[in-house]
Amino acid sequence: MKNNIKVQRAIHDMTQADLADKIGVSRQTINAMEKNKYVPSTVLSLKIAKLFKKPLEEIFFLEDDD
Amino acid sequence: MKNNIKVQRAIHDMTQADLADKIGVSRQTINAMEKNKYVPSTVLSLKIAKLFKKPLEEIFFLEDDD
DNA sequence: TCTATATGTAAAGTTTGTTTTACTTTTGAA
DNA sequence: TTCAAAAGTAAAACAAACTTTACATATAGA
Repeated sequence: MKNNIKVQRAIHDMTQADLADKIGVSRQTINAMEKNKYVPSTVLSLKIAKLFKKPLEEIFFLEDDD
Repeated sequence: MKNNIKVQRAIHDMTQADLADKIGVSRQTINAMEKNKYVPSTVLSLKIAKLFKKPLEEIFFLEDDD
């Protein structure tokens, strides 16, 4: 799975720490997500999609090996 | 978080085991998701939404305590 | 009623998400 | 060039997802 959280942050001019605060996780969690270190929970991705006012599928994308 | 996987299964006339096979998890994982025993990963929920041809937000819903 | 299929549940174990702390590197503005 | 903020990274610890095995219950059709 991939995501474009970094782009969404840029659009909304938010730092990793800003985003982490808004959705209630640590900054490292945001950083790791952006670096594709792991797959977030559905609650987390729903919160991020809601915050950025985008359908979840426009931020998170399945890949062939998923 | 809640979900309506059971309804989607009914629409598509699939058993928990059918769904589990299609998305590559155990039947108990599907059962536990339907019973809200835990929050699935975003890969799982994306696969389910894709299978049922619905936007993820029409199958999985944030709740106030999320 | 008997049987097969579907669902619910539980415990133990493995894997993976997430936090915390802490340090390094990058970037940009003064 | 210097300083502060932002981003990258890593290790240890903990929490939660997910699997496997196994058994119980429900349901519907023969």
